[in-house]
Amino acid sequence: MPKIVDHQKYRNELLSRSFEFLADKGYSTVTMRDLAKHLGVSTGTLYHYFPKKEAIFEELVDFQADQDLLLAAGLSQAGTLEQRIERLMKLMASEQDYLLKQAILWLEFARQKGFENLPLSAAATRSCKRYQDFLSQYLQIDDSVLASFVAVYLSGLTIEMPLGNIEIALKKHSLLLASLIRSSQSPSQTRQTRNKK
Amino acid sequence: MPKIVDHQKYRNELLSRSFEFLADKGYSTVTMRDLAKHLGVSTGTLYHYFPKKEAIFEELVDFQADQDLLLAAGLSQAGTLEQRIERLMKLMASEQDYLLKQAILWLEFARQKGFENLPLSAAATRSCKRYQDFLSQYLQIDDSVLASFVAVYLSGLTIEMPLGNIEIALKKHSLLLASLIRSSQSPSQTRQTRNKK
Amino acid sequence: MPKIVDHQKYRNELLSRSFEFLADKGYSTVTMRDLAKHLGVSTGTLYHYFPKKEAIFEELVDFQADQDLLLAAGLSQAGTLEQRIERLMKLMASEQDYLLKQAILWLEFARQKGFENLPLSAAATRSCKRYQDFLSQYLQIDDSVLASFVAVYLSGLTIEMPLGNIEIALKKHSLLLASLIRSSQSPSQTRQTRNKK
Amino acid sequence: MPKIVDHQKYRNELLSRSFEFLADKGYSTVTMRDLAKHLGVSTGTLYHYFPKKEAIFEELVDFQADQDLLLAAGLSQAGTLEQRIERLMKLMASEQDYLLKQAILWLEFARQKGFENLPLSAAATRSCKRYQDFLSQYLQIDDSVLASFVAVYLSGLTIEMPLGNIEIALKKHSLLLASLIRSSQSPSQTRQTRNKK
DNA sequence: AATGAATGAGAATTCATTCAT
DNA sequence: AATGAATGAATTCTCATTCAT
Repeated sequence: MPKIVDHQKYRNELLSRSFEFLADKGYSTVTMRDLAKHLGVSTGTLYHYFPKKEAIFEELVDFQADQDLLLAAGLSQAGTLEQRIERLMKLMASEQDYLLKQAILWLEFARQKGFENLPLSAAATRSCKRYQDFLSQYLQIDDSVLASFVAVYLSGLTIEMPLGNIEIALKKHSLLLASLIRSSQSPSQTRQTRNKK
Repeated sequence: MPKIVDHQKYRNELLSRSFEFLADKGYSTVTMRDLAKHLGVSTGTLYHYFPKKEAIFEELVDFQADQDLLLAAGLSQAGTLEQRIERLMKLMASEQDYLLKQAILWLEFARQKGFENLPLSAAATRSCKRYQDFLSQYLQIDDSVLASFVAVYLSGLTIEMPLGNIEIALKKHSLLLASLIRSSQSPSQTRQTRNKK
Repeated sequence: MPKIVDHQKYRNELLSRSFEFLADKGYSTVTMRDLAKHLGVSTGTLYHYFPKKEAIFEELVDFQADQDLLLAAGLSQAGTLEQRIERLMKLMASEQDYLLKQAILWLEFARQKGFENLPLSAAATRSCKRYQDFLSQYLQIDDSVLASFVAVYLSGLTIEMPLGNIEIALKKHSLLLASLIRSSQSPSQTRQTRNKK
Repeated sequence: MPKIVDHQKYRNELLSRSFEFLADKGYSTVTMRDLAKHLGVSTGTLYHYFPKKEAIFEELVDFQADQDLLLAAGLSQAGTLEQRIERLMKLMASEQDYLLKQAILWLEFARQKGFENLPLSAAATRSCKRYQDFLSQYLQIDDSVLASFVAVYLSGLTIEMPLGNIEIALKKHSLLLASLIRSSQSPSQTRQTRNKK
């Protein structure tokens, strides 16, 4: 293995490759030996880059928020509100396993940290903010209450889709959500939006 | 009467007392020694009733569904839709820590079983059904799509309330949800429903 | 291995058998695995009785003080002061390896605890007191300064004898020490002591 | 001039700067990484100059003897025997932490080498000799038994002062020691010695 | 000569589970 | 049925040492 290494770069690479593995198997299930083997390095090397198992975990939480937004950023802005909502939901559906694992990783982290110390990290809070900002902008919601409602619904979707205990008709749900947003926007603004189209 | 009855009885008692403890601390965090101490028995005795740690876990998942519905059953049916929704949300808010822990226990279980084998158990599926039935009846929703939408939203609420990353105005959310339900019930049907009472 | 065990008794037995081993090899050199193997138990069992390696160490320090006094208690009170001193020194000479190891164990402990937190334990302080009391009584010294002087000298002897860098003529040293004690006792008292014989 | 000179020079500088650090923290406590960081070099460089951790240790033991004598050499020869003894003890008291750490370093070394192979090194033996010579000269003791007695006492002082388990009245101890020396020098010899000067 | 990334054996400690009593 | 002592593999983390650059 080469000695000329950009420490940060390699660190990020390890992180990125850890993410998939940890999200897949679960933080507490994966041992540092497992992870090292998966990454193709020795445990010593792993610890050279991350002083504690927890350190990987913490950085992962930040890392995954970026991943999410990258995914979301790929969504086309075109079409009606209904179409954009459906597009978003379909993306979530196609990534449902990934998203659930991510959510669980998040919850495992929260548990480990102790729920008393919420919020977990500045980065986590920031990520959530960014996520909500994306939503508001993508769905053109300026009412914060409405935005938070949608966020809560999507959060539920992340959990319930893969577990499969609730039968979810994505298209119909997206129509419901759209109608809620439409009717809740202040009339004047709604009119403007409509006029634009 | 044979001793088997006592055996089952004691087993159930241990189970019931394990539930709170495990939900509180987390399945993987609690050691069998911890649990035994909490129950006031020896590890040997614990193993006498439950051959494996996993066995306790599995039975617990079924057990907790019952607990949930017991909680919900205590809600008064009186008042407007808005009031009933708010009442439900307030109950969830007051139990938010408990509910999150329960959700995590559930997810820990799902992870351990492997997400491929979903649904986890007949009992779990049945519980979810019962939960949705309760919702439909309590909120007088006859449209299954609407019911599932509400269920997804409440699922999200369970997660997001205690984590605190989204600022949730319970009252306003309940109004939003109520208006959605109101406007989605087909006018004729809504009228009929109202007239019937 | 039997299950009817007096926990404290067995604990003490393990402790006593650990002492020799640890004093011999050195606290930091001996691993818990080594120690467990030496004691003929599993590491799990060792930890069943002692929650941390440090716990063994701490109790050992107390344990060894008792051992010392047991040794000293065997000394005959007969004879002149010179004879008693020589007898004491000879005992120390015959046990010199043991005493050095013990001293090192002590110092290792002090180092580990950090020298800032001296004295290390109530038990340690008590042991030193008992040791000095024994000296005062055995050599009939009532002056505390004189007693502490003798104690310091003997402490040096413990270190220097086995290291062998200083050539020590035990008999001559004991005469020196005796003459010092004799001439330092207050005249009246000295006379009494002499008259008694 | 060949590079070998620079190599040796740098090596000695590293050694001298290691001394304080190791004596302070303890040989076994300090890792090579710690030491390298303290010295401001990489571990690779450290290993370039010292093939093994033990190598540093061995050379250090010799190094510290020189340090000690340097300290002692600074003492004024003026005054009575009592004054000189007290001066020496006060110096030891002011350096007690340093001296204890040094002693422990020594003992750690002895332990590691195995007590069977005593004396540890020619250099160590030589240092002790020099130390005793200094004592004899400084306190004007020509009797070797008396000198070794004083050496043993001071050795004990090194240990017991910082541990603080024995209450040591330095001034009174120095008077005791002086009176012992005075009375042990044969009268005629003592007179002669005085006259000579 | 100098660097610091890489190694992997080994340390302390934990814990589900077994089993003699 | 009940106990809790005993087990040992597995876990996280450390550290002297090597080696490619």
